[in-house]
Amino acid sequence: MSDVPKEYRALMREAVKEGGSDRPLKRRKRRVARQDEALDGDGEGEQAGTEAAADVEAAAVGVDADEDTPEVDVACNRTVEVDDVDDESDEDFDDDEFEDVDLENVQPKASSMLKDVTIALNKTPAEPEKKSKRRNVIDKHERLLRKTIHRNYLATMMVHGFIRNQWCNDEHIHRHLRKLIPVRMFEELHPSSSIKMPQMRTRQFLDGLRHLLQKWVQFYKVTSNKGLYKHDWYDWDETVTRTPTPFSRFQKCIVKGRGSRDIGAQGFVALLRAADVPSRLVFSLQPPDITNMQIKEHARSKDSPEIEMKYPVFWAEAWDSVSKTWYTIDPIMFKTIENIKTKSVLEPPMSYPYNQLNYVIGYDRGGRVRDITKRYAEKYYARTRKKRITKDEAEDIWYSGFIDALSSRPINKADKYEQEYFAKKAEDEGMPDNLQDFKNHPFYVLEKDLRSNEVLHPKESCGMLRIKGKNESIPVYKRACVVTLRSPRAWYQRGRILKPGVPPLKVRQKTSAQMARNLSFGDDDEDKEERLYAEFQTELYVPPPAIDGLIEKNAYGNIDVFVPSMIPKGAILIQTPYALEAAKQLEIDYAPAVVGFKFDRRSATPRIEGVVVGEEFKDILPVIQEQIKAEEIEKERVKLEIRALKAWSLMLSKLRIKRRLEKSHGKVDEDEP
DNA sequence: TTGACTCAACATCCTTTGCTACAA
DNA sequence: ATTGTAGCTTTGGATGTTGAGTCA
Repeated sequence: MSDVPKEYRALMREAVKEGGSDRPLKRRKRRVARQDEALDGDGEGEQAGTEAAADVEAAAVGVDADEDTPEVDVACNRTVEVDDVDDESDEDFDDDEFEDVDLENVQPKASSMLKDVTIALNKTPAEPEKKSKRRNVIDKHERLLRKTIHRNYLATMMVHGFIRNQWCNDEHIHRHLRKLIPVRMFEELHPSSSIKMPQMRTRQFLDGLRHLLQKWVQFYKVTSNKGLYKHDWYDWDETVTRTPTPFSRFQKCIVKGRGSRDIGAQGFVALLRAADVPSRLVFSLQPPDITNMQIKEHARSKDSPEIEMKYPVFWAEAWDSVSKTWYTIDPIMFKTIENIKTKSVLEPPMSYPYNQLNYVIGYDRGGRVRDITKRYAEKYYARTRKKRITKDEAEDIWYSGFIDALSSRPINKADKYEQEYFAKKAEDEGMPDNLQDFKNHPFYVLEKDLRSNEVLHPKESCGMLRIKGKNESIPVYKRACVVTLRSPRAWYQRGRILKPGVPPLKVRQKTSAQMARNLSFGDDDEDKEERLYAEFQTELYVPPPAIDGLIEKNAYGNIDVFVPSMIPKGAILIQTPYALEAAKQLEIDYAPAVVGFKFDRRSATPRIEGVVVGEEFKDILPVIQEQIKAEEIEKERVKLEIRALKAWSLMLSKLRIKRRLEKSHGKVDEDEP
């Protein structure tokens, strides 16, 4: 298990968690199982959790075994097994992968929802006008489920690509493919350093690539239309059973030059490697769209089993060390070589349903794995970014962690050049040309999209946007100029106070709730405005230091410790269960620490956790705590003993009464009335 | 075809120091 | 008795996000 990358384990853990504590599931069951739940508590839930855990563990063991096979030679076993683990991973001969796994979960729910909708729409003409628009959006649980499916898809497909990439390194395949490479072509691909002009060397390299591509186009015939493509959320086909592609079959396809599109692309990568050209296998993952929240039935699967694919999912990249450039080669669909500056022919339009370019992964010969979506997405920052699960920061950590775990070698020089390339491309992407794309754009903002607690400072526009369909232009600002504002109270909550005399950057009306609070406290209702300040207008709050163990308390006899910096100098915060008791017993000066608030009910209640005491008590307090704890335990024990004795006493007196009754009135048979 | 709007229905964020009744 | 605490009830209003639909 320890060999499993930790990101993978995190994934499993999450799966377990979701299985175990899965509120969604429980809630769905509720109507049926409510009484049960009430009766036997969370027993049901626990059981489900254990089952899920067992499943995941089994899966983990499987992967583990795979991971144990270290070398490429053994790769065949390994990969086949991983394919088996995916279970649905039909590979290139079929299409979709693990989606079937979740089918059972998704399908019923989806269809049941759908029924609701159709009833509302079809029943009577009166219906639509009654509730006008029923919202066609999935609920929270479905959203969570889709996220999990999406994440799992990414993980499985990344591993799939990883394995295929290793297969492309196979020496046996290379031996066969080398026969396709004449000496002249090999020389073109490795320009001699005697050529002085670097451009000439690059040109020669590109000629070599072109010839190699032609060779492959001649050699490899696509005999199967099957391949990976993007599915809709409801677009599953349960009936198809898939068999994994074993390495032997893969090998045969490439050596014979016949097979699916995807294997064709992989074969070309193998050819590049046979020719000793540094190259990547590139895989554009096609998970179902996580931003699609619609409730909708099978959009197309039944009607159109034969899908005409217009864009590749696998292709190749070759590294030219002279120009420090990755060249993109699509040997199957477009049969092109590209040096991508802003736009690639391989990126499908947003409206194309079967292929969306949101996650492009590159695998090089040495096993490095990189997310290279930025090269291929023309509007990466304006659009693609928002389609990716990584827009959520926590997910991004998982995602890059997963890639790092797959990637066996550290960053090299070529990666550095690529980083520069990405930075340049980000610049070249420039400003969006429409209002929508400015929403949540990482580099640019429009004034209308500012949050109510945000302000531009300094307010210097960096360009103008012409609004489409209107003869009007509005200023565009850099996202970097946006500052977040907070009330003095909110800053205090973060351990900061206003610098003296700073003016508010924004003044807004207090909400009616805030007003009501003011009135109920009898404050002046003149103060209807809330003044907001930026972080640079505040400074760190330094509480009065503790002198001789004396702690300064607030009006409630507590001390606010929202962040560690709010602990006074010369004092410490002790956050253990018996700290308060211990401080009381020691008869020293202490202050219960308010670390936050609870908003369970109408009013907020302080969350008091631990005490602040002078640091001279640092060592003595734990001793007292231990003592108190021991006393508590003893008290508990005594209580229990008393209860037991009482129970004994009760039973004994019952027995005595029974015996007396039997003595004076004879035995009673309790079964007879 | 595209995008700028508007609308409606939720989801999510921000809130930032009790009250009452009754048992012991 | 006076004190301690169980139990209450799961805020709510403003803002943000989503998809449908309309228009140019």
